[in-house]
Amino acid sequence: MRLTRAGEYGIRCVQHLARHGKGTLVSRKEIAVRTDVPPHFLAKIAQQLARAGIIEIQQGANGGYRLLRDPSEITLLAVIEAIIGEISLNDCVGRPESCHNSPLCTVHRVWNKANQQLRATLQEADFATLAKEDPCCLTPFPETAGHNGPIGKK
Amino acid sequence: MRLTRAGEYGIRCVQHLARHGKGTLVSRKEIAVRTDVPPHFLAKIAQQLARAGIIEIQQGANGGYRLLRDPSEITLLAVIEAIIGEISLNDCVGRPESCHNSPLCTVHRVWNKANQQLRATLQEADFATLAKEDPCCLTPFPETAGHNGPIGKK
DNA sequence: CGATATAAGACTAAAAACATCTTATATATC
DNA sequence: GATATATAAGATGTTTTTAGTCTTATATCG
Repeated sequence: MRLTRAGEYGIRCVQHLARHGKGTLVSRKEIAVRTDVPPHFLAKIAQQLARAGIIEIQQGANGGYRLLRDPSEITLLAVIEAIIGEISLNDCVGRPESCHNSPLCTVHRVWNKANQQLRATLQEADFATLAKEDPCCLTPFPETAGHNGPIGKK
Repeated sequence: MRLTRAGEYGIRCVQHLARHGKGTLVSRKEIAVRTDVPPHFLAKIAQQLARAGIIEIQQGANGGYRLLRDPSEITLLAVIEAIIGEISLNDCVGRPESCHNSPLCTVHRVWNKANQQLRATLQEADFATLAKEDPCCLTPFPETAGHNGPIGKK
């Protein structure tokens, strides 16, 4: 009952892009290095984010990823569900024979409530707010302070 | 991000015992058959429930399990966490270097909120209430209607 | 065109979940 | 007390999911 690594990586990726703002192209390599995600794994995650309409992928030399929406319009829920699918805490709790197709089952109802709450909480959190309030992730970037990071590299 | 089978089985087990009431001895076999749980798997789950003080195990011939507490005092949360450990939706979301030990991270805070909500919701649900409200799991038992079920068997 | 970057999905490895099996121990009944 | 029966406890095996890598293809810049 935990978020998968892929889900966490997706959040890191969008978080990083959000700091650059909507529309800014950031190389996969930079994101991978800065967020500590295996590059090839990031590629797969990025494809899912792209399919969900959250980012756009630019191929070719000097390619990379860019946010399609403003960080304020991207929620934690959207990012997570783009990657792991719709959150579902329980398949069906209760005896299959009696409850499998019955949303009337009380245990089932508790899970549904919990599930809705969880999704609501994650939907309330957008990346603009997350970045604004966050005291621990606001390290400045190389390009604002000169150019010596892994971006140019050569 | 789903409840494990073991967790679900634990709920079924307690649910079944709850219908018999606190203190009533029910054989593992009956529970396994009636809740559609593999007997050996149930044994393992029962041991965890016993360690958590929810049920008591009686060994030997005509042994079985019995509830130690009144169903009204047993919550979904207690049963689930007895089996899968304390619910933790995220280990730590955010970059490990910057946020791993920082509960200040906003993303982290969202997860903590979601986690608390989830646990609270599951804690509100006790098995007496669950059974009372439940229209789909209230089939009568053999021993109230005579004796022909798998209990005696011979 | 060639260098470089990502696309897409096949493939592998590791971990977790799920389930069973074996040996030991406890208890009721005879 | 011996025997049959039921669970204890954990070793073992299987399957599924997660995590990560690799390869071939494609797109873009210079």
